[in-house]
Amino acid sequence: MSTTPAFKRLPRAVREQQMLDAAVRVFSRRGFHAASMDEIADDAGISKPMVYAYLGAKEEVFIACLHREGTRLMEAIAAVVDPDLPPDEQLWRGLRAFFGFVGAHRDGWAVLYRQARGEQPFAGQLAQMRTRMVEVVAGMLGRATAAEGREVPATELDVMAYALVGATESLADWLADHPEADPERTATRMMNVAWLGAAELLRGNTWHPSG
Amino acid sequence: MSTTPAFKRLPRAVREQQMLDAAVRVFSRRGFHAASMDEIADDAGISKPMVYAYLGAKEEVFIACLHREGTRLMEAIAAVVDPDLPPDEQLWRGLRAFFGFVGAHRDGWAVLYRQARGEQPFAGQLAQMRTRMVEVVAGMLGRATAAEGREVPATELDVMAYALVGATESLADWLADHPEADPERTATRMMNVAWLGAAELLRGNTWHPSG
Amino acid sequence: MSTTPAFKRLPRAVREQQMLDAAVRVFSRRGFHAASMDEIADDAGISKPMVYAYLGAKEEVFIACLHREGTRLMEAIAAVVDPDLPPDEQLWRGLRAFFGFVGAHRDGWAVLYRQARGEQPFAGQLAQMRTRMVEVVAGMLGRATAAEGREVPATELDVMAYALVGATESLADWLADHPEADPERTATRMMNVAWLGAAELLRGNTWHPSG
Amino acid sequence: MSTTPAFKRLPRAVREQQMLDAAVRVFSRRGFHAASMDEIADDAGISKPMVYAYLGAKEEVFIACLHREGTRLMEAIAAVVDPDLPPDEQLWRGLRAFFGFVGAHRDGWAVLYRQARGEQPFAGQLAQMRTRMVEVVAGMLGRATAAEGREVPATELDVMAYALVGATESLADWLADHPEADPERTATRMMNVAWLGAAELLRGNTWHPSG
DNA sequence: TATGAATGAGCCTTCATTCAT
DNA sequence: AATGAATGAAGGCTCATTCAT
Repeated sequence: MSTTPAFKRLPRAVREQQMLDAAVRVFSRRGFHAASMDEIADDAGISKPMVYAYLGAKEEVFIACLHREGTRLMEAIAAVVDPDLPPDEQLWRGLRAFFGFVGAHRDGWAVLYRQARGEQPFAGQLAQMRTRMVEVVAGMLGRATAAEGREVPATELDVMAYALVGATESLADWLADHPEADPERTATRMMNVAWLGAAELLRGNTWHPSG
Repeated sequence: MSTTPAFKRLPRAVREQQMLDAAVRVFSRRGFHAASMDEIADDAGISKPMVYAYLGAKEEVFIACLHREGTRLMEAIAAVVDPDLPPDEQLWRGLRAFFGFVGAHRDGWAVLYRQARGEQPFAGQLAQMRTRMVEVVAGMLGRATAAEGREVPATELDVMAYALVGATESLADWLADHPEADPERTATRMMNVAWLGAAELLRGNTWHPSG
Repeated sequence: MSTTPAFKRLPRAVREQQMLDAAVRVFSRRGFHAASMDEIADDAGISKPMVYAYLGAKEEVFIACLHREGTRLMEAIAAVVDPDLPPDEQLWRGLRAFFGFVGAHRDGWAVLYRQARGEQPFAGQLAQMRTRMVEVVAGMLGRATAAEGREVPATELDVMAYALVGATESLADWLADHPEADPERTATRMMNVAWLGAAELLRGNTWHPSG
Repeated sequence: MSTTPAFKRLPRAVREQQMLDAAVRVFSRRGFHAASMDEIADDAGISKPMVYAYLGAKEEVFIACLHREGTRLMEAIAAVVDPDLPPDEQLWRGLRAFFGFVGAHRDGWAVLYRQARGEQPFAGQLAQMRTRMVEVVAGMLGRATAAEGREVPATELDVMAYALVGATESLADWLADHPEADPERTATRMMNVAWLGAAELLRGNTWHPSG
């Protein structure tokens, strides 16, 4: 009556996090379809009905994973970006945070994100997350142009942001596939491509952090 | 009576193409997992065993789709890119061909490609196709720097190409999701981002085809 | 209301035996290939996934049947054979137990065994079971010769045992195919062939239980 | 018009034998169920419809194989057994011919026979073949007892013959599984078991060919 | 709260078999 | 005579999901 078998009857919030941890691991390891609810439950050390009770159906579990990891990523970025800084500094800090996060969670967000792209059930969720990122980037670009006294149509900014986000995702994939690669260097490369463009780079110019 | 000949007992080569057409449609419509061999066979107007006889198992069918569509895309690009042109002209032509193709085959390439990214069994195929593209882009960038008398490490060129390909794929996705969007304009936007970079764009400068 | 309790949600051990019972019936009725997992599940009164959950794939189910029935047979024999008895008595008791078992389980062991002989996937299992029987018989023969002060190479004993086991199996088949036949008489016949040989039998001599 | 492409338009009888050769090979290699009509046709170097035209459905093909190989075996035995010889000599010659044949056609009769035992569709065919063998053996035993002025009920002779045939089949299996074993020695062992019985053998007596 | 037991539904895959040429 | 093309039918297996305890 006092040996307290470890990890029993934990509060709901804790259990949910444990399940999500397990789900992220399994989805990353197997992919959405190959992952089974059985394996997730096993990995979490509880029974399947508990997963359903706490997180719902499989798609919902995946969305919850995506949401949690995406939020963490956004928070990591938001923590370092200051709207008052010059745009290149903002971009640089954002990219560094982004690649740092992806590099530190190689089994997390980037892999889930990659899964989600292919599956229609997640199109909505995905679009929403991407929109959040695009908005951040587009907002930054918008403020930068406004500061120069110019104005660019929102659509143009969006498309541009879209391309930047795409390039970044692509390098995140690359980073996830190259365990030996350095997140910081990857961020620098991305920054060069994004900020200077191919023309400048080919001319031999590169971008450097001002600090 | 004369234009549309008999429907049955066609030679293998013809049936194979019909099957691939159907498979591309169904995979695009449903996604790889939700697609069923039954639906593919139905859509092709033949019975399931024929699909297995000619194209093999489901994964092989998908790979065959990927291969055919990927080859068509590469050919469309190769047909317009001339290594003797200036690099920006090469890039521009390539992008225009790329987005033109994706716009014209909205149900084909973009969706297949998007599917393939998430599924581990296709990682190899995908990597191979992407490598082909990256090599093309990196090769072009390499010739351009060489023409300027400079030299850039191959790795740097690869990563840069990777980012460009990623941005392009991202916009291709965007294009596939926006039926009203114009491929040509999308190509222009991508060209601006890629060639000039954010800094120039924010300064109000844009790139224009020389012709 | 009391003898036959609820029919659903039985503990695993019980359900497993029910499934094995059904599987033995179905395999005997149809043969390994013609038997379907559906029919086994139906016959057991549960759904197919339960069969997979508890017993595994079709081959595994068959092996489990073989194992259970084979073990029961060996136990039936072991229960009546006493190594201290004279060899003919041992052989006689063993044969009687054997044919008694086969006669009482006409849908069981003999049929499974017959199935197993033809199918390559079961060669291993089969060989193992036959080895157990051959060892028992060869061991008995070995002790008998040793008791007479003689010694016979192990290989010779094995081949002899092999022939005896083969003859016995053959008569077991015959018994399984002749529902009207008497197991006890069959055992006697086998005993005569095995112990006396054709020469003695043709001379009109027969073997009789000493008791 | 004169290069006569090898092996075309052969007379039916020849083609049939080629098909049966192929069928025996494939059935032996794969077993009845795992063998496919495709593989048989391929192995015979002709198209599948020809197999159906000449030999009929799969079961019929197997039966034809069984029949041809069984007949060859019976002929090999009949060629050396002379009803006027003493019974042990007859048995010995028969066994020697039997094991010689099985040893020389390790992929032929014994394997087919083993397949056939498990499958119900062949029960009739099988019974018929076994009956032919049992009749031969029982007939021999009958003549032998008659020569001694004794009479044994037909059923008894049949069962005895059944046991002998079973033992022989069992050793044929053993021989088919032991490529290094010598058919002649196997025949001798079988002869000892069958003719002398265990009692004599354990006493150290053995049977030897009279010649 | 927590779980072992149970299932409906569906998909991939494979053949034996037959037409139409 | 000979074959490439085509299919009906069926079976193994898996999994997300839910009761009943």
